[in-house]
Amino acid sequence: MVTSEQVARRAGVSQATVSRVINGSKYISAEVRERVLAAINELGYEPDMVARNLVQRRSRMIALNFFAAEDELTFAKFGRTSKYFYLDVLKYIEQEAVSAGYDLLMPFRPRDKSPEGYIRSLQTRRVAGSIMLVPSPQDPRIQALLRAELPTVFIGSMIQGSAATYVKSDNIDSARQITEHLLALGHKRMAFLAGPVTSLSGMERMLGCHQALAQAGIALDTDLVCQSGWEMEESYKAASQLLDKRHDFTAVIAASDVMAIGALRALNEHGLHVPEDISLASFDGIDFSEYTIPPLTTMWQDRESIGRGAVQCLISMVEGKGQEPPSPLLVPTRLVVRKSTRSILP
Amino acid sequence: MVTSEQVARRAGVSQATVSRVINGSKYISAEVRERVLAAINELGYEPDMVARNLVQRRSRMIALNFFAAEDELTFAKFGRTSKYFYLDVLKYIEQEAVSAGYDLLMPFRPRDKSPEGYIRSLQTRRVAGSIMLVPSPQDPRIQALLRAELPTVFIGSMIQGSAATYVKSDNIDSARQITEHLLALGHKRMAFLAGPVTSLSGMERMLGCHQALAQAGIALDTDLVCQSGWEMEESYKAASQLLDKRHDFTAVIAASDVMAIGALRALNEHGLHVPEDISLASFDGIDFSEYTIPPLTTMWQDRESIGRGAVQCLISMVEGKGQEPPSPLLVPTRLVVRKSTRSILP
DNA sequence: CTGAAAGCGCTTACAG
DNA sequence: CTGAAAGCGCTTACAG
Repeated sequence: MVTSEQVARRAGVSQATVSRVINGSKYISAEVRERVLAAINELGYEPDMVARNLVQRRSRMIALNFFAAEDELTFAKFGRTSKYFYLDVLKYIEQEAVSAGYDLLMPFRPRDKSPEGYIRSLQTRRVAGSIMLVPSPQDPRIQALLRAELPTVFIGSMIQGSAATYVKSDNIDSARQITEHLLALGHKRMAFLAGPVTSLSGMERMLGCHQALAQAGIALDTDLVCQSGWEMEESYKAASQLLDKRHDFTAVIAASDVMAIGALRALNEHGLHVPEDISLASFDGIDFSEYTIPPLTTMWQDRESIGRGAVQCLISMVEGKGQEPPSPLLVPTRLVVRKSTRSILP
Repeated sequence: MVTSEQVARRAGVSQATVSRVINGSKYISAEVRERVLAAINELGYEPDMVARNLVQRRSRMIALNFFAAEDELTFAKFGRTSKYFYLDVLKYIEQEAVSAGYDLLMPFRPRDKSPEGYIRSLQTRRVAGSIMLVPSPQDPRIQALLRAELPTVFIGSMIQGSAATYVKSDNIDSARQITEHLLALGHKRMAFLAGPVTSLSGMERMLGCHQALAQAGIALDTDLVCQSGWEMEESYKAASQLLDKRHDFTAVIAASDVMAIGALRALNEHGLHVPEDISLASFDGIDFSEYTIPPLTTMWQDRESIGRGAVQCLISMVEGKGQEPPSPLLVPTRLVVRKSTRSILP
């Protein structure tokens, strides 16, 4: 590999000057810059990132993590149907990171399993900052991260610190909108396939539904609220159990599209047609939601704003050192009406 | 951050000795090792990866790439329905990499856009090797990669080199199996939703079907072979067009589950029921294939063997330097019979 | 505006 | 078995 020393020799300047040209220092005469640039091109020089990171004490890598339970890896999570939504977010994270000149690093198993060990493993890799996808708030690594003041953006979690902020969808408003949509279609008795109680977005969505119903003067029948995990299979089971007992409701709101797909199967097996017998609505707007039979009415989440926003927040913390972290980003959602909900007004 | 010098001072030894203990050299007395280990624990020392990479001239990072068209990023691809299958592969890649002590690096935009620039960007990051997911064979970066002899494993592509090998499913056998399954159920007139002609796995699957039919003495009706892209929407359109013209067949084989989901929607819109009117089978075995209505009969691909195999091949090249690259891995698939195919025998 | 020198935190021959 | 020294390829004060 070509080194800066070789470039320097060829251009007849010092290594320091090559470095200045590469890093766009303005204290360089046009003539010298020209010569150095020519040498760089002729030799096909590319600065060694590792050496640069060592001396600059910081790399241009952003660590990406997606943990809840310990020891879980990042991609292991994406394989799950319940995390399918985050792929799109990741896509925009990547785009934004790359165009800002940052790489993405997927973690690694630290030799030391303690929260501090995790932080150190990030530090020894000199990551510029990290983006955490829907961490559970009680994860001990979060506190360690905040304490170490490693710049971090949390997605889907409301955690802040002196070098940390968060980005998430406005779930409460989102749930209000979908409930109002159903109310407008004449639905009064609704069942809920809610996410786990430990989940922030699950609870926010439930809350939003609650608020919209309350405003319409309708009380929520707690018997019609089923707690379920985020996986397709879990919601399938939860919906099946509910349907075994009763189906005296005209609509179901599922906490995610994936959960709705599970519910759809359960409804089908109980001989119930959507939307003729029961309306079904959900959240996220993943690709598959358009290809179910019938296509799902859903609250679309703005992955692009979430993903790009997270990277922008992070970079502003990394590069604008010493300042306050940017304020949290609350991203609006959008109602997409398809075939799974219908009016039951006379 | 704690440095090896501090550890050395505390343990009353030289930096070199600390390094030897960390790297498990055997020329160390038990007594000294003990003292150094104690100092490491007391100080919470973790060696600086960047400094280590600089002197060792190689990092423990594996670059992951998933490119076809230029300028496409890795996650941008995963967001597509057609790539959903690879998430599971990635999950095992990650597991295997992490347990071998390697990190995963997602690329980056090289400043120099030429194929050589791409390689240099890998080299300046000191990546140990790279894993390429289904690259299109004509991508110029592939040749550059082979020329540079950067250890590489190609997944889903048959590319070999002095430091490169590949891992893929046995698609031809897979297609033979699914066709024989349909033949055994009495189906003789089958339609095919084939992948793009430019796709290796698409063509292999078509070929396998061809072979199985030929063996049964059945000629393939070229009018019943529809070329389509891998996306759900593309196969939906292709299937719709076919169905507009005719439906004098009893079964459809789609080149992937995602394509089958698109076809299912088209069949549904044409008032055709699966499997009563038409049987439907496909490839991959993604999670969603179990939740369509009806659940799909599919050729399940062994993501674990593919993912872990790829990493093992790569690491054996990286660490066992100078030897021949490991021979390619052809991974068998498995028929999973569900509700979308049925017997039409009298 | 430019160069000589020090230094980032390790590992690795080279001696002993 | 252990240490002193050199060096990995850059960047960054410090002079000039």
